[in-house]
Amino acid sequence: MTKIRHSRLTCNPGCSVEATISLIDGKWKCVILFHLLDGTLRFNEIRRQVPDVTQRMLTNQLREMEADGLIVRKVYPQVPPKVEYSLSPLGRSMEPVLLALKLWGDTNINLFAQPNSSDAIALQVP
Amino acid sequence: MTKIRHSRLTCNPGCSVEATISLIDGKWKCVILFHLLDGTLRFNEIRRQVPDVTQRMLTNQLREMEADGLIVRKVYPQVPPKVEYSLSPLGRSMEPVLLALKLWGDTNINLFAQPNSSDAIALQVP
DNA sequence: CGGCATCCGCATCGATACTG
DNA sequence: CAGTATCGATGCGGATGCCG
Repeated sequence: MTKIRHSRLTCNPGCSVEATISLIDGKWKCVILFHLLDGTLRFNEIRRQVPDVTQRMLTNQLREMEADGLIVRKVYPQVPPKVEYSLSPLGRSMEPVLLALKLWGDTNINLFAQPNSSDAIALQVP
Repeated sequence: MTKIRHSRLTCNPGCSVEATISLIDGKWKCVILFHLLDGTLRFNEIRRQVPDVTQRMLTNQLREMEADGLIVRKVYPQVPPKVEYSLSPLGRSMEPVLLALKLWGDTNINLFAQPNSSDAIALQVP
């Protein structure tokens, strides 16, 4: 998604599907959400978990999901700064969706992976 | 996709999630897939079901999903042309994912819809 | 540490016109 | 009917630098 951002929710069936997608599209959101399923993370912790995301994009995605009510951003007024991100109840309610996505990916990813799929299937949990 | 397009499947957990998302992101794909759950559709039938999609975008999204193996494009060599789109077995296997997305949307969409949610919840099936 | 501000290239997408 | 082709504007997203 990349970019619907609550455009117009008055579309036809698939509307709610589209609305849901709009919340988790954006290249990194679902990955971030997935990591947050395991618990609260700090900014740079997320960066380490998602190596290919730039700082700017990570900030953007986090802010959007915060605005969408999916995650909670807690700032500790101290030096050096400390900011923790965690799932809101709404974000936590996305767990079935994320798991459905992961399940599908796990069972079908080998159809796309060209490497000699011996270890390509091994999905490590951090 | 918005744009991952099978970039690199060697990322961390959420990898398969990301890969799955990359197949159905792109503003219209999930909506199209959702409509195709009900059966085969012709090009302009899809256009009518998804009013806001431009011809160009519809073609692009359909071509990408065809390349991803999610849908089947059947051309009837006749005049005027007739092209039918339907779900491949792989696309059909996305049904649980799509339903999970719709279920979440149906139960949470009212949190975002600002209209006096009396009829906003009514989801019509074409 | 966890940002924000700026510059800027480049992909995306809409609009329009044309075709088999 | 179901596209392809081309143009042009929008804005995403990377790189860099600065800040509290």
